[in-house]
Amino acid sequence: MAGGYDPSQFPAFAVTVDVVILTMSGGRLHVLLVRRGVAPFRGMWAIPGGFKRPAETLDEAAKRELAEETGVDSASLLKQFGAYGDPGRDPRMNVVTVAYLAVLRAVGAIVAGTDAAAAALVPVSEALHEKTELAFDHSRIVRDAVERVRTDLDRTGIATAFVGPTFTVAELRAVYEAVWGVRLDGANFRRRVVAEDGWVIPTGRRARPGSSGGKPAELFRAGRMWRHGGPIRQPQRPDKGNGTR
Amino acid sequence: MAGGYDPSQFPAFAVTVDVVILTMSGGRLHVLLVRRGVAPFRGMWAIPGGFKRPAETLDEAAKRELAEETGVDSASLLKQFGAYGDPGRDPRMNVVTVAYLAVLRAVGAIVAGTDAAAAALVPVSEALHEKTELAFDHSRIVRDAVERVRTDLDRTGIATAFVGPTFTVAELRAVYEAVWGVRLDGANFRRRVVAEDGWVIPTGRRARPGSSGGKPAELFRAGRMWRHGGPIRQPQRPDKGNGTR
DNA sequence: TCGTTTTTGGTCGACAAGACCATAACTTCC
DNA sequence: GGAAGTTATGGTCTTGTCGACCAAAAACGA
Repeated sequence: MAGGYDPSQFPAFAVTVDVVILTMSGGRLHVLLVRRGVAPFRGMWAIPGGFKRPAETLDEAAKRELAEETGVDSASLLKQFGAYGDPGRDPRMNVVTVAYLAVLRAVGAIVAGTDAAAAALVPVSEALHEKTELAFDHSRIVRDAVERVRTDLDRTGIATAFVGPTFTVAELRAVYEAVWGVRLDGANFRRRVVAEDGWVIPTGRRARPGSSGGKPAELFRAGRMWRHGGPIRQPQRPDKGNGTR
Repeated sequence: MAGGYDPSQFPAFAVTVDVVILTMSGGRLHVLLVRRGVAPFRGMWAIPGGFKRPAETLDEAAKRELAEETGVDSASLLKQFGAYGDPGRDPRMNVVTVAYLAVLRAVGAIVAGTDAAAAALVPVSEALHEKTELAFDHSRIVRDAVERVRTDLDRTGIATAFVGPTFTVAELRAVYEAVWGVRLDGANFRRRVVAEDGWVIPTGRRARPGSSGGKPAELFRAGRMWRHGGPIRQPQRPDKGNGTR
């Protein structure tokens, strides 16, 4: 950017914004995919996105795309996590895309957007499976998004974005267990979250037990502490070389 | 990206790559700035960067710019950390820039690049000071880069990029102290790093003491453990929002 | 009523982290 | 050449965290 330049002298790019929408369903992490209705990659699954407009910021473009595709209007849970510009990633022209991550509580009714032929929530394990091929380099983008959520879980309050405005401790624990792929002790988890004030605030109400019975769980709402990080740390950092005790 | 499109139908952007080059000097964190030789923002300090070419990836563009500006050819320590595309960030045209972070051991001879009038290592505390104004939105970009280094320090092995191929424990500790703005106990730090095998490997040699004397420190080289994270965890921040003083 | 399931609370031991002290090895200064 | 100063390095102790495991409580279905 230090050199003098003339707009017509430098290569033109199209800039798009793609959004990876993650949500929890049935104790598993899901990603929202749309089936492309037009070429290129027509008929293939892809993540929603669209072109950035000159008059809007990247964040605004992501927010607009999220609203257009899902009807959700919550900018707070949108986070930029990467830019992708490999040559040939779009067969028609030079396209650089900026990828955003959105974590939603519950995508009730998935409606296919104007451009998409269909939309569906797919478990990330399937979306990232070998045999599932996504349009463009979207497999890589989704993979990066999931990795980002994993690390953000203990650095930010992103966990509360997966659950509703009120939730049980077990619901919150399920988020950690699904994203990290671990099993956490229910008693220790509850102690950590409830012990210190500010993480969860009791509402006084209780949730209805599931079909299998059990004691109704207490309902909480998120406290202000989540702004400064999460209460749970990711267990067991990779201990290779575990030679001596 | 789901809609059909025609290249001529969508707004064209210029895509640039900017590199925040950080290094340690005199126990303080420094950033490499260049003085712009052309409009816009002529005469102001900025971070080095340039236009992405259609035939190269973003990473390759960053690597090329780094080499052009500093003569350093080490792609491993380049990391993308954000994209910036606010309207009007470049007064002449629509420009989206992808920002990279480079951590160098010691920028020996800073040579002004072809496009830059001058280049200098500036302490980040000065570069981010109120009265220092950088070109474009580079103040924000540098701020984000420093924040990224802070969090990466305990998550990746980026600390070893600040020091040379061989280093003393005190040098390594100085990196953590400068970036986090804290003081760490020398004995505890050493124990943590040396105790478990894989972090540092003794070379058998010893460093020359500084001008103020003292026992010569043992020289180490980085072990393989750094690939999986850092040995030191960021201490609980007692006061939040502490700038880069 | 009992049995099951889930939540919720308690205890205990292992271990990490930091404060602090002590000693060793080398410098410069007088 | 010795004294004083500076830095590296090792030791110990205390504190708090974290997880494993146990146990009780509260609902529901039969």
